[in-house]
Amino acid sequence: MGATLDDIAAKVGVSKTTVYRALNGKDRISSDTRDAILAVAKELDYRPNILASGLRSKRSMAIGLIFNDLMAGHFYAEIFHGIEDIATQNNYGVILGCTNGIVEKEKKLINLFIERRVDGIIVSPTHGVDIGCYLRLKKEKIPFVFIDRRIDGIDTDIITTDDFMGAYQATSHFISLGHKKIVLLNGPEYPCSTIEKRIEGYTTALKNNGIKDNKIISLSDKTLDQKKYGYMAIKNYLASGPLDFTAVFAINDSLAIGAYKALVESGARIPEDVAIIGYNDDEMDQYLDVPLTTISQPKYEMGKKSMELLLKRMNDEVVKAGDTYENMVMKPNLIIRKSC
Amino acid sequence: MGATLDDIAAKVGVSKTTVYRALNGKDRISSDTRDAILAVAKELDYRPNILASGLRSKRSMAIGLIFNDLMAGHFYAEIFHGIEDIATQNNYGVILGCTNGIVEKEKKLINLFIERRVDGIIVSPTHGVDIGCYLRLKKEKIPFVFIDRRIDGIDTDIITTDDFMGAYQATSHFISLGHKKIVLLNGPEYPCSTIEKRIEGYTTALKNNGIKDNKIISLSDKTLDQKKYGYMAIKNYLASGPLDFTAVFAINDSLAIGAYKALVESGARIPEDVAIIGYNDDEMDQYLDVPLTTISQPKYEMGKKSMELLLKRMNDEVVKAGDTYENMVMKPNLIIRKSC
DNA sequence: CTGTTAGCGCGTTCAC
DNA sequence: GTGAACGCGCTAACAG
Repeated sequence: MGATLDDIAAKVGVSKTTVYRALNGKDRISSDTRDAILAVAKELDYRPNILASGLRSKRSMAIGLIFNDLMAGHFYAEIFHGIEDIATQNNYGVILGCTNGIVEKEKKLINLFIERRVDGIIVSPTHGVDIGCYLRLKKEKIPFVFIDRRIDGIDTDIITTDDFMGAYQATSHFISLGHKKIVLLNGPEYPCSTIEKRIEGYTTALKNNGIKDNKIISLSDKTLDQKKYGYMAIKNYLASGPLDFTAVFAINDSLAIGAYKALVESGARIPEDVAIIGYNDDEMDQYLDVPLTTISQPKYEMGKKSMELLLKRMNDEVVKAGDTYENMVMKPNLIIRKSC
Repeated sequence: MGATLDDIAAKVGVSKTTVYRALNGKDRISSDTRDAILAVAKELDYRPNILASGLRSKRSMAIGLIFNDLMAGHFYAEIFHGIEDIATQNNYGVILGCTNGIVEKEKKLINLFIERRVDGIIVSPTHGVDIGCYLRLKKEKIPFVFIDRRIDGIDTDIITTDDFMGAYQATSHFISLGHKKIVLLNGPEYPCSTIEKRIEGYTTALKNNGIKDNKIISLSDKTLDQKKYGYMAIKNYLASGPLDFTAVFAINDSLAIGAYKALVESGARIPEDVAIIGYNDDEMDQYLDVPLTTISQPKYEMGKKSMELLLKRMNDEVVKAGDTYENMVMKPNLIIRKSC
């Protein structure tokens, strides 16, 4: 175990408090004793024990982070980097857990975080989770921010992107190119607040342009990964009927990539026979043979902002009665490439 | 703040010790008082304070995890899931930090982990890092395991895959198909133990088959992401001379994907004019127009094993003098697809 | 400028 | 069966 304040105090021949003051840059201390203390601290490789300090000061200097998973494109990975950079700069540790969409796991993680007395939590919540978890956090006065996704019935800071607008842009772009048979390809994670908004954006854009045909393609098997899900969904669809659409709006790039493969295998040319737009602007998109048109969001920025916001809350800028939570909605961006 | 043992004790009218015993399943307690205590604990939503318990018991129930980054394919993401699943099952928290190959960041993270009194560390170390960090961990008796990468001069548990063999297999496969002009495409992260072994496997396979031509393509600009690096490296190479190779062995899939794009743009057909093999078996590989032949490793398993090993070490199966550390080398696997 | 004292919440020892 | 008392290492209030 590392050296303690007491060890240093004994060696220098002063009290623990004096050592504490020297090490934490407090004033009311002579530079002589301070220098002596710092020298000994260095000699002993002293590192403060954050557990002990946290116990006393009620700040664990750690936050909890909950994602669905890290495997569908690099969406969460990039958000993570935004969060971690800011956290590390501020000497916070980031405890990361992934739910894979399993609500019990989300609950377990929240409970672990409470036991760990994290100072705050950033979470992309799962639909259907017991909102008791989040009420509990409120009771404990542990601030938390929802990122990318949200759930109903919980009032807190939220950072999302405008999914309605993104989907609206994508669909409108199809329409402006003359498409009339546009299907939406949904993924295994539905229901989910983000996806709902995208579906809304899609249907609204169609309606506003007087297009009545709308269709959502999906699959009942929720166990597949996104790419395989997209692939199988299209495969199944084409197996049970003719190709009766000219455009696919996939609610994420992984699905789009799976769909692309299925379509190509069926003999369709992209974008001549079927145009495709995805969502998320994965790094990968530009390296496909037919680079993927997609909707991008400021992922790193979202992570950064969420951590900065959480830092504010943890530093006692608590939301008082009557005050209001932040609800940041970042703007998405249509990136036109070759698939559409 | 949550309820404490004292709160429960006061409410039930017993001592703190009794509450402790009831809650931790100790015997020497009547079932009546236990039931009463459990009821009140539930009523107060009691959660043990891990910080306090850790201070006392010297176990923080947290581990530190250090990766390079999460953005090059899903290699580390998948390892992470293996680690996190086991950690969460055992009520350990995983504090994740990424270095982006910056040695100072690695040092900073290690120091944060020490201050946090993590019970153990899993790390994919960066070449050139101050090995003082790791000697320090040894002094503090904090067990750590190297995963995927290793550095010289530090004796500890190590889990890697046989990179020599993987590269040897890939290169031999090229040779068995009649290739004689095989180049190796290196990435921005060199030097690095993993890559060195792959280079060795490559050169050895050539040598053993009597092929003298060997060439490593790389770029001085280390700031590019892997895909762009692979793309630019090939682009540059072709700009300054003719296409004088028939096969590219890329030391990871992201590089291979970048190289593929550059080659296609130059008019080469894959695999007729140039064959490609990558490394890592990213999920993405099978969705490329020319599905990528690659070397796979048991990524999730590596993460799982590393956490299980660390758990053993943390549970006092410490390596005594004369005893020896684990050095697990997992087997890679050649996955043949269309690019070769 | 420096020291004393008293916790934070839990875990352990020892006494009853 | 139960409880009193002390200590983990750090922080803070209060003295001097």
